[in-house]
Amino acid sequence: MGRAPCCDKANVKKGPWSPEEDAKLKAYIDKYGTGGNWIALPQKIGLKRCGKSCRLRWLNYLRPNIKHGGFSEEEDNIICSLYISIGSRWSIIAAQLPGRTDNDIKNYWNTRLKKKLLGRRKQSNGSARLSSVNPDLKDYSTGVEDTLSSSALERLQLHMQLQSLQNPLSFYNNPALWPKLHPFQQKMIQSFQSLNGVKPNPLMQHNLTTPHDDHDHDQRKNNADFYTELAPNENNSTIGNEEDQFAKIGDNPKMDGLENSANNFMNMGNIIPMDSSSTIVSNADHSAFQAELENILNGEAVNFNTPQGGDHDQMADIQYDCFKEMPNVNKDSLIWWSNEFDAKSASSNSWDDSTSAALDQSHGIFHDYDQLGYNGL
DNA sequence: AATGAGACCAACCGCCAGACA
DNA sequence: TTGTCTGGCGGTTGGTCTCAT
Repeated sequence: MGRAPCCDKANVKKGPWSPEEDAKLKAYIDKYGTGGNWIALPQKIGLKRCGKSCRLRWLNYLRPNIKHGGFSEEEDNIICSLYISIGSRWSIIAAQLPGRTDNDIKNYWNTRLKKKLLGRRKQSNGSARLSSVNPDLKDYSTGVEDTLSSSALERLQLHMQLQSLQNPLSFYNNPALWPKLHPFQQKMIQSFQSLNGVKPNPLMQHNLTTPHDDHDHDQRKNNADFYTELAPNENNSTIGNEEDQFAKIGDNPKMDGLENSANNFMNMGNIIPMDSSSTIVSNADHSAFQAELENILNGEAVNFNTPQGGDHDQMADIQYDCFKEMPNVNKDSLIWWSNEFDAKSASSNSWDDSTSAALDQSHGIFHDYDQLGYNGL
């Protein structure tokens, strides 16, 4: 049994707001405020509108200091960086852009910015698919990913793509500046690249060791629930000391993980090319990768998932391979974890530490960007 | 000038979390 | 503890506009 509707749908007006309705709503809220109850508000002022509709109208158009259109390059940068970091959490992104609404930013991203980033529009005859790039993947080219967040993958791929296209002076081409990634993160990306027929990213050659400085130690402690998340059905007594397990697994294990990966990538780079005409695609592999990226951004997500059954479960094996070194992790728990991560990722709207960290990192990006003397994308 | 495709964007829908009884 | 209600959110829809043919 579904829940009761928030209003009598038969007696509410839908569609565009008239100037009279706007005036009524604005005048009332200016005078009395919302009264903390949007549902009751339309009756009070004699509007035949749903309370949620009134709220939306006020928040998106009528409240003071709302800006529409005319996004600046700086705003573009912030949106891009935050999208890469935290995904489609438009309200959080909007909070960083005074006067902008989540709806505006969402529309702007979907209709313009995404295309601007890629610098070209989807060709009518379709781009090269993953399966054509790498025939081994033809069995995985249907459906939508279940076990890995498409949003996280999209952001990872987007960032990798952007990094690959950027200026040689960037962090990306300076291994000394690269942050350390969790071995899983590196291996996952390696697997993805190899399946795409993409040359190993220089990043993947980077340090595979596990750092153990104080910060990492603290982080392991803060993430103390991660291990049981990895193997939720395991008897804890078989898991052993969490600290030891974390030491084996490595750092930044909490997944958040792909979010962390995206944040790491954020840290690595500092320039987001907004116009592909100013970028150079250095080899065919990148072209293929870019084509696949474009497919993903166009909603034709490559299946990066665990196909149902069969020994041809190549991708799942590769994914599982990433976890082999972790004790008490089996395929079932991996799949469980992936779904859990997705669920958490999807439902988390809070302004949490990871979000703040992402923001800090995005600021770092702009700082680096400025330091390198780039102005304008 | 007509028309069809694509772009844009305001608004709606349904889900979820938190507050509260 | 459970159920209900509301606010808030992201995804999606559909109307309108623009542009190419």
